[in-house]
Amino acid sequence: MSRRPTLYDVAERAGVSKSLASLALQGSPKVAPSSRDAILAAADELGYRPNRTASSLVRQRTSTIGVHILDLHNPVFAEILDGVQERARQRGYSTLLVTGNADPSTERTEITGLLESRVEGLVLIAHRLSDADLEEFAREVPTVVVTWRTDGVPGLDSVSGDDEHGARLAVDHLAALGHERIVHVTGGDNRIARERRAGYEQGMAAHGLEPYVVDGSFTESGGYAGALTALDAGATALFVANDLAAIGALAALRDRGLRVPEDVALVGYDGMRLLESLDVTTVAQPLAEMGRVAADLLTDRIAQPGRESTYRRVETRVVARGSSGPRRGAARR
Amino acid sequence: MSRRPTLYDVAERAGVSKSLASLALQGSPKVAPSSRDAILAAADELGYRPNRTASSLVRQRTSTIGVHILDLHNPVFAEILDGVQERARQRGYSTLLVTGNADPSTERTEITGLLESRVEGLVLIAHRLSDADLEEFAREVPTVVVTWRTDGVPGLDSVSGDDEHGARLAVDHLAALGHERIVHVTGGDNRIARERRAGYEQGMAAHGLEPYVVDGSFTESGGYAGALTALDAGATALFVANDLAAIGALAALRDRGLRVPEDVALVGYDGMRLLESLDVTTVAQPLAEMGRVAADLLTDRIAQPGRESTYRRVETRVVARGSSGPRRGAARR
DNA sequence: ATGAAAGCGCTAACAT
DNA sequence: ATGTTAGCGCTTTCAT
Repeated sequence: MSRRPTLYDVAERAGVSKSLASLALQGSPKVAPSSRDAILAAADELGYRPNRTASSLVRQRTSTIGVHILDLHNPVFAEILDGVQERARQRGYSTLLVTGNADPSTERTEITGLLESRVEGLVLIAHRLSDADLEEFAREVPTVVVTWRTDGVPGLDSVSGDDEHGARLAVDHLAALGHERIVHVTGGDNRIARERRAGYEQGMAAHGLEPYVVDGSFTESGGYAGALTALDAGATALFVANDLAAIGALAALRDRGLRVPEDVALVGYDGMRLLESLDVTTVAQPLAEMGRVAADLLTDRIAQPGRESTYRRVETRVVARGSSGPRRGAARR
Repeated sequence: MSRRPTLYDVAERAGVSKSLASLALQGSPKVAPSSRDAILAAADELGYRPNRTASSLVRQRTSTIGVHILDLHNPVFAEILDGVQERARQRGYSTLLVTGNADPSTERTEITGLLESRVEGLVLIAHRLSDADLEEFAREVPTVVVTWRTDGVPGLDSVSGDDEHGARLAVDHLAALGHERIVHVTGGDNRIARERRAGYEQGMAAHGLEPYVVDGSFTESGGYAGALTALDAGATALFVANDLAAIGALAALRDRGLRVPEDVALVGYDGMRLLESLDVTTVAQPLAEMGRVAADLLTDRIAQPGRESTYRRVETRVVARGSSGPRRGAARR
């Protein structure tokens, strides 16, 4: 089996020069129709496939943006990615997708690979990078962080909802239903989890309620374990730090033989589609929209690298479903 | 802002030739320690980042495999991907990940892009490509299809479970519990869905039961709608074509006020982790293992392109959980 | 409308 | 141990 045909092979077969073949394949109007046809036919017959590496090298651009996803197993990130890809494609960029599986060192390696591939920009759909690493990357290439605010770093934009506010909304919602013993299952020790926790605490204080926080994580098992602890503490309502963990909490409630919402109410956070089927209330963010905004910010910054660092906030709201209801024994209207 | 430093800049700063700098950065032992240090220091000071496009071009290889995922929203595929990436990394390949969002034409475009980027192999974690397209791709580059069998196409390997057999196991399981009115909610009109349906029909026949099939799809909404129809037909047990649809079916059961498994039993297919939390019985496939096998097959074929087309089958088994139990009114042991 | 020539950033013989 | 040289496949002036 012979090696792949190159542009030269196409040109030769069509009886023209490399340069003309290149022009023709790019659809240039200054190629005579007869040559154009000959070139296209030759390319087709040879099964010619342009070599992007060669083209990128000489063009000095790749028309590609790199996307890092924290965790492919969380459907939330897939929903954000939809928005990124849709908009990137519209703007003429293809995307290179990597994941670090929530491990900082793998993340670093993967993103470094993206940079070596000369992506023109970076979208980080959550990450665990150190500030130093993040700033280093942002210095090299336009970067936007999705899911939290990163103000003031040159070359870096961000999009997110207001997690503190969202958590307060969750508390408001449960308090309005008459719940007092609202326990928060945290998402562990990371930036977003801390903000959601802070919002929870503010919300409880605003309602004159005693906050009660138990450790969890952004995974099903974290939600499961946290929920058990919360139940032992006498919770009538659970506010779980994210939707995945809320699914774990649901399992804990089931295993304890508790009904939702009659015995215990449950609220998650993120707004992933799956929770609709499970009829679980959640603090929803416009996920695909966040992705679109991220891609817009990025392509704008690529076009205008000096632009000052911007942050875009998206709206967050409670989507009330069957899992949240009045506390047991409360008067029904 | 100046342009990115090149190897030439590094060499100049270290006072050596490009070639030596190249050797040093590749960790060659034939570089004097003193020059090595100077070169590494220069690279570091300049923030040098090797240009993969240039390197791939001259090396005539990219050490990259392309991975196509049918649908990022189905966690099943993410679990397969884990296995692919783990093994690919071990074997010295990085991965380029794309998705066509289950749209054949987007798929074609994305995979074409992969080929233009000169990936050395292709893993298709499910796809909707025509046979012609698939064979065209496989002719150009070693390819392995995950989730179904594609025998006899040169250059093409495959890994899957036995979907017919798996579906029979599901029927066996439900029949053993005493169910007779076992209704199958299909996964639509595609290869896998057809095999699972065929297995269901064989299983029902083997137990002397009347098969009853309703249309669905591989999505939550398909499962929801299909389940409603099935319930109208008097189902006491639902065998749903995949796990995502089974979650939809769960919602239908809840909306109808039916208890699981007391009123209706439910079995899904795929073995995604989430179903453990939901306590739903499923026909499980070893997903990460499938990914590992795929990566192994691919790297083997890259090393040995002439090897004949092979198919690897993985074990499929029923993971019984709370959603499947004796039919209503049946004697309890 | 077409071709010749230069060169993108890098690697790999081949010299020395 | 180090440098010189020749490309990899392509795009893009610049001539003609």
